[in-house]
Amino acid sequence: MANIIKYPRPMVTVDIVIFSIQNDNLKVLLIKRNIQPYKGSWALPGGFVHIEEDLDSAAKRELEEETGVKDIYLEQLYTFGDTKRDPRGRVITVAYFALIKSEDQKLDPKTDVSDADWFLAYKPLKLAFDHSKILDYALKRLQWKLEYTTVAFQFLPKKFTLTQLQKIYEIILNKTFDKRNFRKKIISLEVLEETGDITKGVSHRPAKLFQCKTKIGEILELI
Amino acid sequence: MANIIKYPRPMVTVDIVIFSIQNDNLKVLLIKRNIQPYKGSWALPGGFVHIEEDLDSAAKRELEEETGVKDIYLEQLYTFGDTKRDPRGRVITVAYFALIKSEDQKLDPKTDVSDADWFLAYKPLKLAFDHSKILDYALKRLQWKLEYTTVAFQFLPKKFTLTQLQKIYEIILNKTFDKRNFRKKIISLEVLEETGDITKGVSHRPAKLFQCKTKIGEILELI
DNA sequence: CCATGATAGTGTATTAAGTACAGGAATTTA
DNA sequence: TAAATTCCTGTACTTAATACACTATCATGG
Repeated sequence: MANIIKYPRPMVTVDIVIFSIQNDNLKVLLIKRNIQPYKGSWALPGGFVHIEEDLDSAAKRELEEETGVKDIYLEQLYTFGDTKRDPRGRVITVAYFALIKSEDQKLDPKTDVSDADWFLAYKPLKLAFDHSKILDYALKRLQWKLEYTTVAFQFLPKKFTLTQLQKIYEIILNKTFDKRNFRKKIISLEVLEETGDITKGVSHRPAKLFQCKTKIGEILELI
Repeated sequence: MANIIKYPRPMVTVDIVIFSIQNDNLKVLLIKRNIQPYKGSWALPGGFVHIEEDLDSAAKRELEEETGVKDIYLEQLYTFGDTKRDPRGRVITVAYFALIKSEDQKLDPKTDVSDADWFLAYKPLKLAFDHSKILDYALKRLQWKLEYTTVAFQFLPKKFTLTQLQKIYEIILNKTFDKRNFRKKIISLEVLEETGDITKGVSHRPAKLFQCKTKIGEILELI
């Protein structure tokens, strides 16, 4: 390990794949670039890591800048560092993925880019840089997380019904589940508890509202 | 996204957690630092990412420089980027982990550092920088991989016995398995095939030699 | 050449988990 | 009070996981 100063340094960014469920669809937040390169293209929100800023902090900051939301589920996804991924030069990006609750949807991104919008995550899109690849990777990770962890709660408000939860699974994994088996499975995980509350103002039998037993995070971070 | 040139740039390194099984122990390859900081401390092998070099290539290059082995299992682990992780300044490191075959053990690292050696991976060690944290992370990932993928073959030569394979699992997961159930499970995965060969020169009943059916990699990369 | 030592190799019964499947209960509205 | 709507639950069947013990094959040494 020779003198470290002599190496030309790459630029480092964070990009964030922000998922949400809206109108029974999995959506991803994209921004429209108003500068070159890829001016006019849609891209993942993100930006440069400040020199005095931890990576996670950078991701949190960018997320809050782009969407106004904080204190949500955010995890590092993968680092993409091919030499030719950015025409401006060597840019290594640490990708994160974030899940935001349906109730936070309205919070329109207040960002300095020209436009921002939610897109169907499963509809193939031409994105700037290698962002399509990053999105694909995030979708795989999301599906995997859903099958092997309890990350789905992140999409829902504090209190939710089992039918709402099942819907999340069905949307993301793109298949249906038998209601009885789904409930049996979820209950057997012993991560939920009844709140005693029920849904109000529905013109049918009201549903029980559940909530997560434990602080979210511990079960999820392991892999 | 303002003018990119104005940002001070961090340094970017790759560090590699190289595991191997030796004498029925899980070992990790460490190098002894002969420059400041942490002069005299043991650390993970690694080095700076060249400006015209993909991340994966950098990891492969460092691995080959340190151990002489190539064409082995190598995967990105996690990116560690806390501001204070390196006293020399802002250094973001992309950690990889690699599994090398027992038969390649002898290949002593021919590196430009003062010393290199294999250490018991499960024995807590004080390492330079945040390398203990990286090692812990790699151990978790390795254990997880073993349970949910077929990565264990990476530690073994092309042809191997089921007992050898079981031993790998027992060493890494630190528990024993019932021989019959283990074999039943492995066979049911349908990833192995008999070679027709058997072990030679053993003073007991010879064992059948198996090999992986498919090119390694596809099953493993998904998560 | 036969007895010993050492590891290889195999099967069955039990338990737990996953899957398939249908009808009654609670509420609002007309 | 009947209709519409969604909530809620249990049982039989299949598949996977676990617990457990003996015979087979080879090299070696007397």
